[in-house]
Amino acid sequence: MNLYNTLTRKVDEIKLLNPPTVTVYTCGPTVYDHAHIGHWFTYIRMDTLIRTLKANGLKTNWVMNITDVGHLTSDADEGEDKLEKGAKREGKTAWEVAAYYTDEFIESMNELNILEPDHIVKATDHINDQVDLIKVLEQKGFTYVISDGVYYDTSKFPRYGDFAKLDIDEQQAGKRVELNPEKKNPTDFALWKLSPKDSKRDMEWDSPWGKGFPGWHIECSAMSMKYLGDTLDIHCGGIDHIPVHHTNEIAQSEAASGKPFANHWMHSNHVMVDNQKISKSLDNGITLEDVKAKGYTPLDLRLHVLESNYRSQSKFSWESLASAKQRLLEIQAMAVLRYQAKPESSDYVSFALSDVPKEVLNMLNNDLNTPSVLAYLSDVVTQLLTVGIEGDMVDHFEDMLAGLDELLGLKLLEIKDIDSDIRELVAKREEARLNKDWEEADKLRQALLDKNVAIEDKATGPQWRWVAVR
RNA sequence: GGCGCCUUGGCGGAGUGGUUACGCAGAGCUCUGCAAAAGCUCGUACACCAGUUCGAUUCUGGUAGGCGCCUCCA
Repeated sequence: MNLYNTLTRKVDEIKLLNPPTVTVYTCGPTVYDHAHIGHWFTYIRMDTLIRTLKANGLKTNWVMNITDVGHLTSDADEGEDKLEKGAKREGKTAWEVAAYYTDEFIESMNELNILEPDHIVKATDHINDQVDLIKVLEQKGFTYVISDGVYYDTSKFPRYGDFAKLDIDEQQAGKRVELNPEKKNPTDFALWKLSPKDSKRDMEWDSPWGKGFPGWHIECSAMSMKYLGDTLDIHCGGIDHIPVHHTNEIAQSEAASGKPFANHWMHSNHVMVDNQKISKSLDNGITLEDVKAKGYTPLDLRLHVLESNYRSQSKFSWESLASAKQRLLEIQAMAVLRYQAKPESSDYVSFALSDVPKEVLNMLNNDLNTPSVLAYLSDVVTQLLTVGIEGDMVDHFEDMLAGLDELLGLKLLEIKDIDSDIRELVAKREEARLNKDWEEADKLRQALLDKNVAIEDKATGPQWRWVAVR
């Protein structure tokens, strides 16, 4: 498959180190607050990547980290630890905060039908791995110690900043944030932060350098290399990670191993709300709970994400979410045709059912072109809703739905049939209609609508669909 | 100040050197007992100014506007 590679700045064919296995690492959440739709855009896109890789016959080994320690409120390694800050805010320990938001995150992943990563790894479970990696860097001369911790000396890594095309000398580091005067270079970052002498942290560990906690960047390098080896196939993350987090990961990992850290880098662009980025400081984060409270399902949001390309700066609005919901309802109306097979169809569709998932896969293989997938699907849906499904087509039709579900995660095959009561109402209405008892027929149609079922009278008989699918 | 990206019809959003993507919303029509979240049709979109070209929304240069990163952040 072809995928844009931040490393080369062009669409590359993905080359694997050990086919048919593909190793993927995704920078996961920092679990100190609710995830917002920006996170979900990113993780749904990662999920689409994984689904596409699997559909290509590859065996995925997917690692996602949970940052539950060490992520400071400033990437310049100043400020508070987010977990400790969250703990103060909520009157809990940092451990409790982390556990709460980790559980919530995983529950939301399930609701959004994001596949479960092969390994979900917590930073706090891998302190030793991180300490070991820092030791290696220390032995190789990439570190120095100052009063508040162990730092990586970026001047020792000549390629530092190449990945993000950073012109270090031109950066105005420190313009907006006070720099630690002990740091040798503005871009140097903490590998191990020492606990303050006058206070005890909820989370702290012993280390050769003293009691403290790991820097934010070291966890991804340590866990990635532990589970996936020195070099991995695809590293994913939000686009904001390019200049700092991923730049630092590369510096640490490649300095330690002497090998390329990742062959392919995929970055999800941001989603804008009211033409602005979602951020803590603007307090404009819409959560999955907010989405559900407005009457939308997690799958509505999922479809909305598929409507845009992961590389473009996308926009979120309630209006476009409503649009996505309508679009999904049409697709879902097609899916329940499998319960409504007819003796014969009035016409033919212009495609083979078995080709539909293949066609979708082709589009996904082209740099995850999900908008084109939906355009194509729209044609498929329209034709099938017009023509209907014949009895001997049901197996092929269900295979098609299964193929689409694997790729798009829309749970089309999980949509329930109407129960016997509703089926009876449908039959009664049709009977009344045939008897030209229009009043009764319309009454029954309304009764069905109250049960979220809409009826369309086709030449071949009534066809139902759900008007709200949970 | 430095670096990078973007600008498509009311909204979202693909794509292409010459031929209507697609969806939502809107308008008209059709089927229908009436309907339909059904079907069909429509709006004659590609920021602006130059250049290259037989021909540019698509390439090049510039202008304007927006956004992102260099704080937090997916």
